[in-house]
Amino acid sequence: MSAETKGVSDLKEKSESLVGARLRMRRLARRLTLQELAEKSGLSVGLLSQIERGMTTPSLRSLRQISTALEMPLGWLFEPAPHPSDDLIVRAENRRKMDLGPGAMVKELMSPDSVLDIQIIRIVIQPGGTSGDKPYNNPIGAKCGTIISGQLGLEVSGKEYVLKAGDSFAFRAENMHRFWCAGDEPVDLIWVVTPALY
Amino acid sequence: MSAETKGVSDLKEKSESLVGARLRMRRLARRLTLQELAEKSGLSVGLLSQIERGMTTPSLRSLRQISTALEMPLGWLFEPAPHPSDDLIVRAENRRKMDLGPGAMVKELMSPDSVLDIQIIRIVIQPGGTSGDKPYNNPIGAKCGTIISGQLGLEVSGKEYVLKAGDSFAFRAENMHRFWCAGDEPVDLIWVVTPALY
DNA sequence: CAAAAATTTCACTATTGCTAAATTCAATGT
DNA sequence: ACATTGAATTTAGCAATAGTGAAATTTTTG
Repeated sequence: MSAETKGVSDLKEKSESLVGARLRMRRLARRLTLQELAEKSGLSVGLLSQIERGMTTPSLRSLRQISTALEMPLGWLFEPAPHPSDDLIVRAENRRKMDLGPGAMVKELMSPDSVLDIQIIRIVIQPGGTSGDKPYNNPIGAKCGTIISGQLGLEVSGKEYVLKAGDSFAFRAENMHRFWCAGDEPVDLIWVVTPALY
Repeated sequence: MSAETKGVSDLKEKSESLVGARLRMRRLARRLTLQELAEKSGLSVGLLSQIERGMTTPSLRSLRQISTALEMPLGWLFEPAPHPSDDLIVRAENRRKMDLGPGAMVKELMSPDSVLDIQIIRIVIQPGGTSGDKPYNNPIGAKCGTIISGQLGLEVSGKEYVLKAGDSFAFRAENMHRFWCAGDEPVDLIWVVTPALY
């Protein structure tokens, strides 16, 4: 319990200094001085300095003012820290076949396990195959993809589309959606999700 | 100015109540009472109630405690609200050619503008073409892709890989990376980034 | 090197996050 | 219908610190 508490505490501290460091990175990327950011955000120079160096923790109100001034979504501040990449390649013959929900659809996971932010999947749907009769969604994130061959039917928020080879799509995952093979030959597509779902 | 200030103020208030509402949603989804969450998070029942109803704004410290207790990444609280999708399809003939940095590379944007979380790009690199001699990175996010034809050279965090048709990759964008055509014929690939960069 | 610009430090106060207890509300059992 | 229990909300108040503005220090520029 005590060791566990200690671990959590360490984690917190790292996360906090990351927010400040990211804010500074973003500010410097935009070539702003603290004074300029202070003017844009309506906060004081001293506070911004202290926040960036992790000396104080900004309220959400202040944080919003800063991220608005930096033209940056607030969520970017809370992304996981970068770590060295390994096992980032999946060879064609090493793809993992995924559990098949509806029949007439083959899904292969093309992503390594080590990356949690994005995932790439190869899907082949036989004629008549579909993700299901009912649209579904995911709580957060986004999806996109492109058609390699064949025709895909796609429904998003009640609107239906037919896509052919070379067409592409992107939508937020909260929107209700479903998809199916829209031709009389199999459709082969690349389907990408963020964050990783599988 | 006055009307503009007012608009910003309204936006802030909406965002704040969204955080609380999302926390409640998440808590109910996990079938926790306020008391149980209080115990898990080490915060008081009264505070949690007030946060969920937007009566008070939690410090980042408290917010971290709550999100840890709810087993939820902090960033989820700051996602944009879902909105109806429109213009989510890009037809093959409507792709936009992108500004070409290095020579011998063609990039086409396959994503609609309306989705900011993910972006899909078709890249064709002629033999000898490269993203540049120096690895680069992006402050946040992730990238993935797959090879349609040809061979791609990819360097991530100092490690080099050669990928052929059907192979795929994924890595966090903070890692230094560069890529090039690794064969004597053009390489054709799908490149996906989250969040959107272009 | 001097001056200007940028950042950090400092002392202090206004603000409110947060608590514990009281109250209210909702559900259940007799 | 009433009593009890559990869950959520409200209340009063204080300890902590977010945030300020000015001074000091550091860095950059010419």
